Amino acid sequence: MAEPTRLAILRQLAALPEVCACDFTSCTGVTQPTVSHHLKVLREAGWIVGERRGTWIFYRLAPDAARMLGTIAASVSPAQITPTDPSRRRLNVLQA
Amino acid sequence: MAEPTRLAILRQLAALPEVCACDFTSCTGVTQPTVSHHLKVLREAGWIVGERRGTWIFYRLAPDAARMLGTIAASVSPAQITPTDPSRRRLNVLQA
DNA sequence: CGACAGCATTGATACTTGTCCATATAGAAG
DNA sequence: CTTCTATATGGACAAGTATCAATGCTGTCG
Repeated sequence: MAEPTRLAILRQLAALPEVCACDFTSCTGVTQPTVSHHLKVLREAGWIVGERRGTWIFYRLAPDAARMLGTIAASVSPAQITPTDPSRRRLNVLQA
Repeated sequence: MAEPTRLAILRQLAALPEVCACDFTSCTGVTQPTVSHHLKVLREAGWIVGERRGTWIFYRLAPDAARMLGTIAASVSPAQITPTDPSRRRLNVLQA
């Protein structure tokens, strides 16, 4: 998802409840096949979901996109120790 | 930062208070020049900070790495409306 | 059925970049 | 100053991929 065009798509979806596929060409500045390609990537990665209504396909953020992002964020954030769990205190002094 | 080798570096730094540059070659599986290259990228992007002590350079997560991540996460997360600010309610119905 | 519009796919191309080897620089120690 | 170790840099190569033009597919509407 860390790619300019895909970020533009995700940010558009973050601002609006749902977006028609044909609208992404204008907000990304790339052609329709390229948009289709990125939508496929994001769809298969589980970031977005598409729903066909007639000729159009409306996309929205996947229900647990925020949770996925949180999981990734946690893996690269300093370990936080829950004060109610003193047994894990040693994790913080893991000095190799 | 979304790149396997760089993620491995960041995760190592998330688990340990500080890591010597020479230790990243083993935990990433790439050669020393490659590690040096990625450290430079992460340093210039503001994710990590390095401190030279003698011959070694010790790296740690930048103080506001977590905040940077939060900012990015927020930009691709569904807009949340603060219940105490009804004037912004219209943002949620921005249907193009 | 035929025409049209939205979306997907294919093939080709060019650009990006992660990786390595070789080498240069910086600091410490003898 | 010389030597050794740690890190940085330069160049080259290959893999990945973002992009587009052309085309195919799938719905909708006369």
